[in-house]
Amino acid sequence: MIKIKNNFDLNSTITCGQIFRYLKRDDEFIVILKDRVISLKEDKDYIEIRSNDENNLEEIVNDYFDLNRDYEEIKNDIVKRDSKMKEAIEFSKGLKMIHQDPFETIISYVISQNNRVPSIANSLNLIAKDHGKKVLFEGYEYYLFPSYDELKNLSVSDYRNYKVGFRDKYLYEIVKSINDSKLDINKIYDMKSEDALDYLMTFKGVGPKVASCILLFAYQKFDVYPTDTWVKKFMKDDYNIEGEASIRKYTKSVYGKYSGLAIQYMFNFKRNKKKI
DNA sequence: TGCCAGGCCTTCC
DNA sequence: GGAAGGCATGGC
Repeated sequence: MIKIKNNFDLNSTITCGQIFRYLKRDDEFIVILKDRVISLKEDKDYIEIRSNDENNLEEIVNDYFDLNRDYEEIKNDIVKRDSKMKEAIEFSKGLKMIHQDPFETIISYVISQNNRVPSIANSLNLIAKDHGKKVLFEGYEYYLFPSYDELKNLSVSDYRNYKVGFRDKYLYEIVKSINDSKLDINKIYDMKSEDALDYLMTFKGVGPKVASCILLFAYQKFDVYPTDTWVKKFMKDDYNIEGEASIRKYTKSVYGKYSGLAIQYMFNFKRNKKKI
């Protein structure tokens, strides 16, 4: 067990729609990372973290929850560029950008298109249960998300059985492309965002929104613009800006290198404000 | 029942 | 290069 300082908002970071494979059990969150399962529990001043594998746990947690980054600088920068963002950023105080595994992120966000969060999570869990490694942790069974190698023998109809609907052929092709080295997911780390977007979008089932989410959540490229239905609503209601092109132009010129984060704050604010 | 979901593809013009 | 329609599935 390790303790880290309670300097981020555990609940909103985990539940704001960045990740799909987590669960809440009593007062603890269970999150399934690439190679282990971790439990996080909030205390007064600390977050207690346990795992089935505690090797390098602190380092892994710092990386996953992006705890070494200076978010104050980012938030100040965004507010300086657009004072209207103040309320959204205040609301999202303590929100971190989770640093996810690229392969799982690609699969997750291809499934996410025109879909709902519970359904996305269901499909990912079905895939993991059949093909991922089983982990026993404190009396419960969990399944890690499989690697692309572990999915290489799946057919299109196998994916259909995991309730992904019309996205079955996209997943099949993408997994095949990675296994055939046509899609090099490691190369993307070193690419500029614009080039990485073009590269990802050459694969069917990956459009601007999905590609942006992949770059934002797996590759920590924060200068992307995942304009979805919520952001469109936000821009229309508060800025009177409509249309994908106009929104992109606005976010690019105003928010600059942190536009992806600005959008994430907008999204969190717009989507969750009504729940309070 | 009918509508829609953190879109994207295809088929038109 | 842009608009319109279709798309599996499940929840309300």
